[in-house]
Amino acid sequence: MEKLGREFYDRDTVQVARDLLGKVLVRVWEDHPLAVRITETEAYVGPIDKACHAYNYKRTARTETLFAPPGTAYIYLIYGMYHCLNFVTEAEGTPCAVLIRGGTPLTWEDEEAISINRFHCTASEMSSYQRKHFLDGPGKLCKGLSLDRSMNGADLTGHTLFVADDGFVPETIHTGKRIGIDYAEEAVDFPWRFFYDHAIV
DNA sequence: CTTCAGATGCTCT
DNA sequence: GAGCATCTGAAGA
Repeated sequence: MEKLGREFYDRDTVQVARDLLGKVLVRVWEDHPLAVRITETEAYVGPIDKACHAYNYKRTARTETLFAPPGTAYIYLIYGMYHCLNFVTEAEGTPCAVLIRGGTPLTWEDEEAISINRFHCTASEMSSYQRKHFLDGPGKLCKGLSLDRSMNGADLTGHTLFVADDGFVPETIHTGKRIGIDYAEEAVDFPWRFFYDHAIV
């Protein structure tokens, strides 16, 4: 598996969002790698996108991370109890990012470790509902990988949180409107959500 | 399968 | 003080 370098993120955000589908997200946690294949993403393009926290280059304490170099992790708290993982894209100072909305464990060992993080039970003890909806949301993904704001600003070219390419290519990529951004006026219709059908592990 | 309420705390005005 | 790039469990169809 080849780790993606900064040049991967230093590109058009919508293109990066598409290209991230099928890639392997690795989070090293307690000296142990957890790996999931990315199945769903959304693009947020600050300069023109009212759904983006840094719309029109809005700079606040929270959005500061979005102005970091491409290949930086942007992680924030939402609804008081969940976290969302993003990857900063495009040139430094251009506040854009890709939200990682879903994934699926790469191996059985990954599923075991993630199910403990999420449900405090082993994979075989999960309900069928839990299994079917294992990592199909940004908050679930962060909980499963034990990611929170302490990892905000992490460098994706480092060794604790990164994305790798193992050659897997999704068959059919679907496109749609982004989720949960009803406040974003004309941007609610931008087709910047990407996902593909994947087998339930 | 579907809807629905409630949780919970940070961020920005 | 209002709102939020969400999730869960319970209840109904």
